[in-house]
Order: sequence, then structure tokens, then C-alpha cells
Amino acid sequence: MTDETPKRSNFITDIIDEHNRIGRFDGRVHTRFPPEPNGYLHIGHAKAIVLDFGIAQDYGGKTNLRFDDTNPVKEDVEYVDAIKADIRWLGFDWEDREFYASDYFEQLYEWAIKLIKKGKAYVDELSPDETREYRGTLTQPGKNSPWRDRPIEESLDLLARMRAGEFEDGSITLRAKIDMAHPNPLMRDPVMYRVLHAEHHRTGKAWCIYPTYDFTHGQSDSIEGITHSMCSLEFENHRPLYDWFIQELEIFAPQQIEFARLNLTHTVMSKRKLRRLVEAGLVDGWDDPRMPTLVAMRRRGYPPAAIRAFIDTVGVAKSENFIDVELLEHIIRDTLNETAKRRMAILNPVKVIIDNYPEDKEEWFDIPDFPYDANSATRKVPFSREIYIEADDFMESPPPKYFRLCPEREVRLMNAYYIKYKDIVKDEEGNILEIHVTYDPESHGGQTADKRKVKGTIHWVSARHAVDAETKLYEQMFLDKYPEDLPEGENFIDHFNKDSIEVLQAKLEPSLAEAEIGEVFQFVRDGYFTLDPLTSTPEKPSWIRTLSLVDSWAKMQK
RNA sequence: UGGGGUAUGGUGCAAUGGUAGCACACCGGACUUUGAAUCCGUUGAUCGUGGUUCGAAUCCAUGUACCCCAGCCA
Repeated sequence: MTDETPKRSNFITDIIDEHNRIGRFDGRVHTRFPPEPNGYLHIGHAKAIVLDFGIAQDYGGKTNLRFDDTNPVKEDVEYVDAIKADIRWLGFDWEDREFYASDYFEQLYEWAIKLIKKGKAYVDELSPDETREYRGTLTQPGKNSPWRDRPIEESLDLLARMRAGEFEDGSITLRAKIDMAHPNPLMRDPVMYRVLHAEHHRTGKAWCIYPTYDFTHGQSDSIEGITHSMCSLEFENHRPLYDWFIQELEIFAPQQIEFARLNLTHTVMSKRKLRRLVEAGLVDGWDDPRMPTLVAMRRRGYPPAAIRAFIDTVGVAKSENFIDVELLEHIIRDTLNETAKRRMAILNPVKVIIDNYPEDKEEWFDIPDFPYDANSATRKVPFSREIYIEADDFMESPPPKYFRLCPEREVRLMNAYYIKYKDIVKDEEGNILEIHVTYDPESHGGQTADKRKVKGTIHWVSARHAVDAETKLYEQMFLDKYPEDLPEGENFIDHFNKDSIEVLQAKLEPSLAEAEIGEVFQFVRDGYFTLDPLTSTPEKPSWIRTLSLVDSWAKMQK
């Protein structure tokens, strides 16, 4: 990937620098991104991805993609394909290092036997409920299972029979023998294997016992020679356990480093909650443009480079954080401002008739894609007697400082002519049918020889040439800044912003008929737009507003 | 009443014993053929209390607040 950002520097790179200084990993930096294929990736995962891949890149190291697929009942290939597509879209490459924890099932099984033989693991016949009771509480120690000291040979035999399918789900487990009184409950003889008669998306029916995440993750890192294993804060409590397994197994020891995950205002980030929005039908799916998922952001026209830049600017630390979604939007706009060609489109059209412009005349202006770039390419835009302008760009009795079309003001039609209000035609209810104006033929191109000042510039589309298209405008899914932090008894799902989508029938300049999927344009004075890759067709174009422009006029009105 | 973490402007991140800085947001102003962008400027912070030191966000003591852990989820 292009080197667009300076080398990252944060508490993680401090640790790596220290390792390099003392020679702990011989200068190697090898990371991994370890998703569970049980859902779609969201912007929070993007933080992990950018950190895992980005830091390795900065140090000339490598990053593995490893699916942590130890729970067959929740996982599916559908998700592995989607996850791979998202990571590629973000701009990262794991080359040939695509791994699965399930690749290590046989090795893990051998290691389980090794621990039994060392007297460090035993087969336990406590039920799930009993296991919980025996574990104790946060403040009280647990007590030993009656099976804890059974003979090694017996455990070995039982484990083999577990694998052979002799036991029901939940009836028996393999547990590590650590310390039932340990202050960290994760160290109180954690389960290593459970019986699960379920088909796995990769290993099929080969197994009916599956290792737990805790008995898998650290060893998977070890097998792959991972040096720095980044994960989120809640796994800090697990680190002593991973280290215990690694030490007892006498295998390569990676360094786990925990960081605070990303939270965004005005949205929810947990897979469970996102799934609820989908299942409740409040959004169209995981790729609904309002969702914080990467599929949604891609569909919406967010550039992956902007997402990377966003992650770099929010930084990384160990304190819980909530990023204002405005920062994300700022960086998206910042990127798009550089790359999006300018076009004219009218979302809420009102017709304007230029009385002194000949009825049969039409002109084609060459208008630059990037008006501030002297070398910009141009496109042809037709002009004629009848045009559309935004309904907001005309007011009969405007407030002070209203610079758009109104009875007492001359305004500029962008790149075309100056016009002046003449009169107005309304229907019986008072709705504006058409606005009549006159134009100044001397103002061709939007300026005059006398250099007179025209404060307002509005955009327009020739009525005769306009292309019809649906446009979809989105707002935040939640008006609440922290939709997960609600008063007692309230449910986040009831706070969903039902007005977060608005569909309009717009009039576009004709060049937009040639737009391609994936291209993002700036519809001048409104926002950034892209064709909906899922629903748009040449016959029925459908545009998504990626993001509106900052509207300081609207802000002033408040 | 266990253990593990974290506290710096509204938000996020820096400053690693020596002038508390950057970004977003906010508020002013300039410019403008996008009320965008750009440019300039103004507010505003070290969780509390003691201590060490010429000097503390940083070191020590103590207190407080918040987060995580009692799945055979990850």
C-alpha cells in the first residue's frame, strides 16, 4: 500500500521498539488479524486491521489473516468471504498467509494430551451448572471438582472417548488444572475442550469436541510465530492464562498487547445489536448505508484511504474512548474534496423560466470538473430557457443575509448567467409552480465586463436535458449521542431514528448519465454522491448521498 | 469485601522530571462563480489530597471515579 502516513508512534510501537532494543524477537515483527467468521466487519475492526497490518508494515514485518473458528455453531463461510473482501477493500494484503485456528485442531489435541500427562489437565464430569457453582464468585474462591485428581490414565482414556463421540454435548469437559482459588476467575481450571456435535464450516464432521478460544488463541499465535499479538482490552484478563499454556507446553511465546477498541457516537457497534437492527427490519441489511459496517461504508462511497486516515488520526491507547462521528465525516469529506468531480444536480426542483431567453435556443457550456484547478478536465453542460433550481434557493420574503434568488437580488447561475426575479406563478394552494426571471446576456459564463458584485451563486439544471434519478439521503441511525447508554428500562432499538432515510426524485445534469459504479461526485452545494452499487440500473439510476457538505447557512438559521 | 485496567480542554491523542501541544468540535474574522474548501484568530485541560524536587501531567503515598472478569462465546 502507498505510504501516505508517517510511521505510527504510540504505546504499542514503544513496546516494539523496546523489544527490538533488547533483541527479544531478533527484530522480527509479525502480527495477525484474528476475526471470528460470525458476522460482518465494522469500523471498530478497521482499527484492529489498520493497527495489525499498518504497524507490521512500518517495521517491515508481516501480518497473517487467521480466522478464529473454534465455535462451529456460530460460524459460516459466508462470513469468511465477506471478511476477506473487506480487508482487501481496506487496502491490506495477507499474501499467502491465510490461516484458520481449525487448521491446528490436531496439534491442539496433542497438546491437550501432553498437559494431561504432565498432570496439568483433567477430564471433568461436572455439568455446566455445577461447573458454575464450583467456580466461586468474584470475591469468593471456587472449590475443586471431585474429578480433579482422577488418574492421568483415566483422563487420557476419557478424552479419547470424548473425541470418539461417546458423550453428549455439555456432559463432560477437559479442564486445565491451575488453581480454583485464583483471584482471576479465568485461572480457575478453565475449560479446554467441550463436546459439540456440530458440523464445522471447514473440518466438517471430523470433530465432535472443540477447543475453547482460550485454549486456542495463544497457541495459534505461537504456531504462527506471531511476535506481537494485539487485541482489545477485555482480553487483558486472559493473558496470564495464555502465558500459562505457552509455558506449560514449552512453545514459542508471543507478546500480547491490549488496546482500547473504537467507539463511535450516534451508532452501535456490537455485532449483536447490529444484527438486531437487521432482523427488526429497521435497516435493509448489514450493508445498509447507515450501518457502521465496512460493507456499508464501501456501498456508501467512503474511500478506504479515508478510513485508514481516520484510524491514524484517532490514535490508539488503553483508555475507553468515544470518537465523535463528526471526525470520521470530516476526514471522509477531506478526502472526497480532493477526488470528487463536481456536478450539478437538483434534489428538490422548482422550475425557473428565463423570459428573455429565446425559446428554441440552447447553449453548451464547458464546465471544469475541478473549478480551482486550472488544468482541470471539463464536461459539457446544456443551458436553456427553462431550468430547475433548488427550492431552497428561492424565497419570496427572505430573512436578512439571504444571498440566493429573491425579489430584490440579482444572483448568478453558476458558470452561466446573472438572473433577476420578475414574478411568480402559484397554484391555488400557494405552491410555487414557476418562477419567472430575466437574464443579462452580457454575463455569459457568470461574470460581466463591469465586474459588478453578485453575492449569491446558485446551481441549476436545464429542464429539457435533465436526467431523472432517485437520490437517497441518510442521517444518523440514532439521534442520541450514546445510544447504548440509556436510562433504566429503555431499549436502544426504540431509539432508532425512523427519519434517517429520505428518498427524493432529483434532476441531474446529463453527464451524470455516464457515471460509473464506484465513482463519487460532488453535487455542488449539496454533498458527495455515488451510484448505489446494489440497486442502481442504467434505466433507473439510484444515488446515495455519501455525505452532505458542511452547511453553515443551515447552522446560522438555528 | 477479589483480581486486572484507565483517568490531560466538549471529544480523541501527544508531551517519557524542564514553556502542557495537535486534530475534530465550538466561537469570531478574511476570502469565495460551491453559505463548501482555504486562510487567520479566540475560548478551553493535567481526577482529589498530601509529599519528594530548584522544577511534577510525569516520581512516591493516599483517596475517588469509570471499564473488564463469575460462557462448555470470542
